[in-house]
Amino acid sequence: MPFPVPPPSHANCTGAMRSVRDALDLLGGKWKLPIIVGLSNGPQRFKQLQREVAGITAKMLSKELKELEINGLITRQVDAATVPVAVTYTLAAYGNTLFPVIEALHAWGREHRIRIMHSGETTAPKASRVVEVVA
Amino acid sequence: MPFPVPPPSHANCTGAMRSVRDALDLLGGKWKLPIIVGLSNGPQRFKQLQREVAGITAKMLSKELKELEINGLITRQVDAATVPVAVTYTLAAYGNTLFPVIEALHAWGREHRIRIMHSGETTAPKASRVVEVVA
DNA sequence: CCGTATCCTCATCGATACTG
DNA sequence: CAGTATCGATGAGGATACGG
Repeated sequence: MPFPVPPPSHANCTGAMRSVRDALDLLGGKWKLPIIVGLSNGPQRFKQLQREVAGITAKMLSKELKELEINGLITRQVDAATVPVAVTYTLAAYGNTLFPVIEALHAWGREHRIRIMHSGETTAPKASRVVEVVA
Repeated sequence: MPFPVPPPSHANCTGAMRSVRDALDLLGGKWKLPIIVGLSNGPQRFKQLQREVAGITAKMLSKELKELEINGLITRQVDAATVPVAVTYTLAAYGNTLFPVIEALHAWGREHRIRIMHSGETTAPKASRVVEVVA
């Protein structure tokens, strides 16, 4: 039983895989990780964050922040006292529970890049788009 | 320094995040995981695999298998002796190195689902599309 | 059986302009 | 500053048909 598939019968892998898919969906996309990392350096205003996450548009930032907030990973505070209003985003404590996940992805990805680059030097399945080996 | 961001300066998060993005890209998409899980039950012929991974088209299966093979996660063997040819796909030993990653995603996703369902029962940010809470 | 070729739909993301 | 609205490009993924 190599992978987290509860019953010997492989019929309902769906159940076991839903959790993985959930996590993947939450971290997937182009901007979720950069935003989380950006906020891991401390609370940020909207515009600050946009500068930090280089290349993101206001539309995407707004949309992604909404999803992250709904999932409890970040917190949104509005200071209406100022003019114009100031909005601060903070990585919620719950956001730190992602650390092991990100660490696992990071560790594997790093090793994989090394492996792919080495196999490219020797002889291996031709890598047309292995994983975007840049340099 | 909460997350794997090497220098105190947050300027070049890109380097640290590339590995994560690589891993995410490799596991992302709709079919990668189901295929890997399917093959974790043992070697499979193309058609067998297509039946096991319910809903996938031949086109997608072919495409995904190619990517997985290029990245060394699976192996492709052709038995040209038979008519018609028989092709067998096997989860490579290297494929098992993904286990910790999948396990981390699985563990977090499971806890998150529980958390979201609970917060939905009490009072929390309205979840319009929290993470597709089905039931 | 093992795929590939074509065409199509739809979600994601970017660019730009605009409001409170 | 903190977003929203609108349009357009792009790519993932599906349906169907066909070839080796």
